[in-house]
Amino acid sequence: MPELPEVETVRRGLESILLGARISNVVVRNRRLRWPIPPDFEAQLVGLSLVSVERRSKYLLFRLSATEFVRAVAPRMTSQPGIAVNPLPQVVGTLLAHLGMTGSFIAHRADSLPAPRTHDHVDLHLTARDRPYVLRYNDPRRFGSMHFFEGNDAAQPLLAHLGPEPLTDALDAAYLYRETRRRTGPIKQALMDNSLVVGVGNIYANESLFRAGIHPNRAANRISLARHVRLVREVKAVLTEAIAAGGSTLRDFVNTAGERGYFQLDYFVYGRDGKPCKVCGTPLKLMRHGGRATVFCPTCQR
DNA sequence: AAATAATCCTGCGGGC
DNA sequence: TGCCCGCAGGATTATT
Repeated sequence: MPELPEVETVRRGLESILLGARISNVVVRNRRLRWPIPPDFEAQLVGLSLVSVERRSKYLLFRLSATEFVRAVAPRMTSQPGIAVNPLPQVVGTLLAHLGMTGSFIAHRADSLPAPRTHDHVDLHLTARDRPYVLRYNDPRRFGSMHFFEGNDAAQPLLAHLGPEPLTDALDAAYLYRETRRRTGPIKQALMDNSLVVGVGNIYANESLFRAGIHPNRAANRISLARHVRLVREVKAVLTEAIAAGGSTLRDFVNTAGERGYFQLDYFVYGRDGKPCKVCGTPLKLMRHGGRATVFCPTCQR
C-alpha cells in the first residue's frame, strides 16, 4: 500500500532505469482505473521521451519531451532542486499516475517480458539507450489512476489543492501549528488530510504520532507549538527512514525491479495492536478514525 | 470551514 | 474443505 516512501522508491527506480527513454508504444488492456484512462491516452504518449520522473504527494509525474536526448551521466535528482547535468529538452506534457492502494510499476527487459497476467492494465514500451523495455502497470484494486496533460500542474484538479510536501521546508512546526488552530478533530485525521500536508497515510501517521508521544485522538488545536515541533520532526524522520529502507512491503508493494521494502520491520505500532509497546511493554490499543485502524500506546502517547 | 460518511475495488484471512 | 463476511485503505465526492 504505497504511501510517500513507497512512491518515492518507485520514482527513483524509474529514473535510474528509464531516464531519456522514448515511448514507442502504449498498450492499455483495462481503462477502468480510479478514473477511466482517456481514449486518446496512447496516441498522446507515443513518440515522447522521458525527461524526468517527479513526485508530488503520492502522484508520479513523468515529464515528457518531443525531442530525444542522451541521458546525462549522473542521474538528475528531481527530488531535490538539483542542477541539470545537461540542458534538458523542453517538457511538452506530463503523464500523471497514482498507484492507489495496490498499483505497481515493474520495468521488464523487452526480451524477457512475461505474458500479461490478471490486473496488468497498461504496458508502456520504451527504448532507453537502444535497449527496449516494457514498463508494466499492475493494479488489482484499480484505485490508481493515469492520464496525460499539457500545461501547468496547478491547472490539474488532482494537484491544485494539495498541501506542502512533508520533506521540504514548507512543512515546519509553525505552519502546522498555525493551520490547525481551527481544527477540533483528532490530530490523526488532520495529519492524513492532504490539504494540510501530503504523503502521510495511515501507516506513517500512526508511526509519527507514536514517536512524537502524541495521542492520536488529541484535538489538533490543543497541541502546543513545542509538541508540533516534535511531531514535525518525527513525520520527517519516519518518512526519511522509510525511504532509506526502500519503503514498506506489507502484502504487495514492490519497487520497479520487483523487490520488496523493509521498513515494515521497524514499525512501532502499525499492525501491532494487542502486542507489547516496544518502548514500555504496555499492550498497544486499537481504535478507529474514519474507518481507519489506529494503533497507539496508552502509556507513551498523551 | 471543518467533520463525517459513502464510494470505488479485489484479495485475503478468520470463523463456522 | 469451502463459503461468507469483514477488513484493508487513498482520495474524491457528497452531505451535514
